[in-house]
Amino acid sequence: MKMSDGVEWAAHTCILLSFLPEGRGLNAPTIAEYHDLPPAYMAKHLQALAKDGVITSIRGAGGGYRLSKSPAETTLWDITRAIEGGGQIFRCSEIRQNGPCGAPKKDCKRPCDIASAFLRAETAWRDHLKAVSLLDLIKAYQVNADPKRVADSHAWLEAKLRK
Amino acid sequence: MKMSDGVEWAAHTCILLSFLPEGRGLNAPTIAEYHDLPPAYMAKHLQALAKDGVITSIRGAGGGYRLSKSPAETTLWDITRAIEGGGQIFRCSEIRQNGPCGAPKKDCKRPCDIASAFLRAETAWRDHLKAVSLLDLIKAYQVNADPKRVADSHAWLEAKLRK
DNA sequence: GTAGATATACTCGGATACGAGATGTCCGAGTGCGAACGG
DNA sequence: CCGTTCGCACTCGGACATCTCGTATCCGAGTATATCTAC
Repeated sequence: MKMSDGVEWAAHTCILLSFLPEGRGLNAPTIAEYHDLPPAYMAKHLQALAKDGVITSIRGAGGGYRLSKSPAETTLWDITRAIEGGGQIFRCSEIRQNGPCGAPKKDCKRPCDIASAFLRAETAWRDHLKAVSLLDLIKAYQVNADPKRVADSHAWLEAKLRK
Repeated sequence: MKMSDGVEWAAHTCILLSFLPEGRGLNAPTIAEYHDLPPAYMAKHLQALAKDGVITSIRGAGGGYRLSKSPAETTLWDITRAIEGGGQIFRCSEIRQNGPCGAPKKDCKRPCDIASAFLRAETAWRDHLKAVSLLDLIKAYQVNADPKRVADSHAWLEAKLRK
C-alpha cells in the first residue's frame, strides 16, 4: 500500500506553477528539470493533472502548463485524486457472502461493519487533504523556505521564460 | 494505491476466531474454507498476523490459530499493520533537495509542508482505525447479521472442532 | 511597409515496454497424539 | 491393566513461481510563431 511518487511531484509542481506570471505556461521538460526528475514520466503525471482539471495545457510553441484555478480553490485532495484516482484504498470484496455460512446477497445491501470502519477512516483522511489548499502550501513555503532559495527559484524561472 | 485484500480476510478471521472456546485453535485450511479463500494464501496472512502478535499459533496435531489478546485489546489498526506493515502511505522523497534550486540537506531537518500535510492526514486515518476494537466489530456483527446465520456459523465451527 | 499564406519548430497526448511488489503455491521443519509394547 | 516409548500424522513456517499495477519511455497529433512572398 504505497502512494505513487507522482503525487509528491505534482504537489511541488503546482507550487512552482503558482509563481508563473498571468497567462504564461511552463513546459514539461522545464518542470522536470527544476526538480531533476525523468521528463517523460513527469509529462505523464502532468497529463493526469490536466485531465482532472487541476492544471490547463497550452499546446504549440511557447505553450506549457498553468494552474487552471486560483490556488485557494485547489486542494491537496484534488492533486492526489488526479494522480491516484478517486477509488477507495480499502475495497470490500464481500467475503461475508462466501463459504458454507455465507450471507445471501439480499442481506448485504449495507456495507459490512469492517468496510464501514475503513470507510470512515478513509473519509477522515480525505477530509484532511481537502482542508489543505494549494494557497496554504504556498504560504507555508514562503515562510519556511530559505529566502535566498526562493529568490533563486524566481530568478531561474524568469530566465527560462525569457528564452 | 490499493490495500491488500488480506486485510479484509484477516479482520473477518479475527471475528471467527473470537467464537472459539478458550484454549482451542483453528487451523488455516478450515479458516480458508469458512470464507472460501485460497488456503495457501490465507495461511500466509495468518503467519503475518502471528508474527505481529495479533494471533498465536499452536503447532502439531490439533493445533491451529487463536487470538492472543482479548478482543477489546486488539484494534483494526493492529490487524492492518500486521498485513500491510507499519510504513507510511505517502513517502517523501525530498525532491526539494533536487535540481538547480535544490535546498541543501542541512536545511531539510524538518519534513516539508507537503509531507507534513500528508502525515497529518495519515495520522487521522490511523487514529480512526485504532479507535475500532475487535470487540466493537464482534458486537456489531452480533447486532447486524441475521441470527440464523450466526447460529449456523457456530454450529459449523463446533462440528469442525469435534472432528 | 504591410497583410496573408505557408512552412516549421515546438508543444501536448496517448500507445507502448519494463520492473517491482502483491498475489498465489509448494515443500520442509517442528510438535502433539495415539498406537504398540513391555512390565 | 497401566506406564513408557516410539512412530506418525498433522500443523505451521519460510522459500519459490506468477501476475497485476506502477514506473518509464517514445513517437505521432495539433498549434502558435516566424518567415517569406506578394501587393
